[in-house]
This record gives sequence, C-alpha cells and structure tokens, in this order.
Amino acid sequence: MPWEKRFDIDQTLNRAMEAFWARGFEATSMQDLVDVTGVNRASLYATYGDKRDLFLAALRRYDSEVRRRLLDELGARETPPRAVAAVFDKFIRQVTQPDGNWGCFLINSALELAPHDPEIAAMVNSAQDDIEAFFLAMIRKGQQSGDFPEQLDATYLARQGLVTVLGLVVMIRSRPEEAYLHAIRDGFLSRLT
Amino acid sequence: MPWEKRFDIDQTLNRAMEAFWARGFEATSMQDLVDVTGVNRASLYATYGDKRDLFLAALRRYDSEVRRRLLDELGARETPPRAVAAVFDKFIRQVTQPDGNWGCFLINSALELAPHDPEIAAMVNSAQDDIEAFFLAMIRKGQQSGDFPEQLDATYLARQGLVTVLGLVVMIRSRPEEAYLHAIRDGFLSRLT
DNA sequence: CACCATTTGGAACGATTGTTCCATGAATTA
DNA sequence: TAATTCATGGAACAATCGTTCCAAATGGTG
Repeated sequence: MPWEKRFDIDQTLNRAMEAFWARGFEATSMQDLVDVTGVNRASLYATYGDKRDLFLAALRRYDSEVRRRLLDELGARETPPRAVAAVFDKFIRQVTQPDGNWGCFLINSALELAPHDPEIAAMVNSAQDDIEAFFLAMIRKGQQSGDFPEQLDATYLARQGLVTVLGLVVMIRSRPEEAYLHAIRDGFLSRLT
Repeated sequence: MPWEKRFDIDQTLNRAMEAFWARGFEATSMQDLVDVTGVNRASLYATYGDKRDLFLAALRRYDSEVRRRLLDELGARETPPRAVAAVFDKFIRQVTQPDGNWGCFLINSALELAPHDPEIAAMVNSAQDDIEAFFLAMIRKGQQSGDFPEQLDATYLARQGLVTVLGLVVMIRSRPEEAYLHAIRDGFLSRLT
C-alpha cells in the first residue's frame, strides 16, 4: 500500500450526505459535491463510484448513522412516552434552524426517487418498517411499565405513529409554525393515554 | 389580431402538468416538455414564460382542476363518510396503475421546492389548509346528518385527517401494497365512528 | 536511491441544460 | 392584393451536466 488518501473518507461522505439531504439528488451537482467536500472530482469517483453510487452511500449513512442511531438512543435512554415524543420533536426542532430545515433525507428520497428506483424504494420501505417497529416496541414497553393503558391496540397505534410522523415531516417543508406542529405531535400522544 | 396559436393552450398545460407531476421540476427538462406537448420551444416560452413560470402555472392548474375539483365533487355528491373515504381511495387507486403512480403534485413540490421557494410554499400551505377545511366541513356535516357522533372533536380530527393523507401519500411513492394502504384509511375512518 | 502503486489536480470530453434569436409561414387588415 | 402582425420551426447560444483521462505529486517498498 503505497500511501493513504489525503482526505477523511467518512467526513467527506457526511458532507455529501448533507448536500443531498438539503437539496435532493437532481438539484445537487457533482460540482456542488466537489465544493462542499473540498475533495477533487477524480478522488470522489475513485472512492465512491458515480453520482448515484455516492447518493446511495449517503442515504445508507443517513439510515444507519442518523435515523437508526436516533431511535437506538431514544429507546435506550428515554421512557416510552418521552421516546415517542422525542421522535416528533427531533423534526420540529429543525424548523427553527434557518438553513437546517431539510426534513428527513429518506422521505425526501422517497418522493423524488423511490418510484423510479427500486433500490431506493427498498431502503425507504425497510426504514419505514423499522420506525413502525420502534413505535410498536415503545408502546408495548410502555404498557408493561404502566405508562400506557393495557387495552391500547399497539399494532394499530404503531402504524398510526408512522403515518403521523410522515405527515408531519411533509408539513415541515413548507410550514414553520411550531405551534401547529406541536399540535400534531400532541394529537398523537393523546391517543396513548 | 393577426391569427391564433396553432396549439391548444389548455391541453398543452395539462401535458406539462403531467410531466412535472410525474418526475418533478429538476428532472423534467424543457426538451421533455417540448416532446410531451408537441409544441415548439419558442412557443412555450412566448406563451408561458420560462421553466419556473410554466411549472407554477402547471401547479396552479393541478391545485384548481385536480385537487379542488375533486374535493368539490366529493363534497357535493357523496355522503360525508363516503367523501372522506374517497379522498384516501383516490390516492390508493393510483398504485395499481403502473405508470400513473405520481402521488400528489402539491406534496411532491412541497418536498422538492417549498423550502427554497416561498411562492411554492405559500401554494402548498393554502392547499393543505383547504384540505383540512374540507375534512372539517365533512365531519361537521356528518355530525348534523347523524353519520358521525356529536361528541367528536371535529377540529382535531380534521387536522388528523390532513396529516393522515399526507403520510399516506408519502407511503404510496414506495409501497404498492394496497392492503397496507387500506389499513391506513380504515384506521382514520374508524375514529369517526 | 530507484521503483512502484495510487491519489491528486485540473483540463477536457461530449451531452444536455435553459434560453434566445431569426428567417419563414400564415392569417387578418387595409 | 399588399401590408401587417405574430406564431412557428429550428438553429444556435453560453453554461453546466456527469464523467473520463492524464500528467504530476506522493510516500511506502526493495
């Protein structure tokens, strides 16, 4: 092995992820990626493949390091009611950050690319299934701990939780009114009491 | 007035609307629009302005001729329970059509463009408000007619209806399983009984 | 020190992007 | 019929697209 790459592969992928996350696949050019990563064109191609390969790597990274990591931390650290609320709050908090209101990278990709790209559709679906499973686990855990009533239909409400999050994230893209978004969150939480 | 345009202005705008609806703003080129409309470049520019102007016109047309028209017809022709269900069914039916699963043009635009374009954000928001108002009107009408219980919180449920539709339309883009989508619809309808 | 394998910088590729220009065509008006 | 007015077809624009190529630079290896 003659020598190593001069740039940080993980950090570069994070920067690319943020660019795709903020603007989408089509609106992000390779030149944009060269600019935000500070890495040369040839190096990007040699390391990650073409634009779609890089996008897929970025989306995989988001799925594992942002989405999955968040759910893992919430599931481990918070009580079920707080964990469920925190999922909503994570997105609602975005709207107050002027240049960070990017929504959810997976949902953005679902709308832009999933219908035309089965590989992306599969990633989106498994992520949605995982979020539903997270809600299901939290609700059941909450029922055992006494936080939620026993007679709740956990399966049904887990699915409702997923749909509510998806709807909320759509709203976030055009609607910066926090009160409205909190009402959506509380509307779902009230069904768990 | 020397003579008229050789092409149908409304029909051409409909074709452009379908193209933008199916693929989004960035992924649809002016060449695509020339191809699907059959109208010359210069005529498109002379009639509608630049690409963004044409997109805005297409989105306005969708809002008035697809979304608003659907709600008007359902509100006039159907009973409240059937009208509410039909909103969901309109989208669910899409997934069975191989090349017609475009979701909702307004929601697609909300995700792709609203954060970067205030004019589009405003259109998306007013459309969402209108859908919520539709649900509210239907629920109240249903309460008067006896279809829905009097004690329902109509305001709250109207908002929940909007969120549920938005979530469902996100799912449609990657998830063709009709049974799953029907469960979402029925999950909301059951809250109106 | 010479050799090697690989990254790097940057030019360059052809294709496509959104947009404009102009000569031609056609229908109305004088 | 002649003049006018505007849409039309198609070439052409500069800019940017994703991608590739190559010479220069690099640091470990024999």
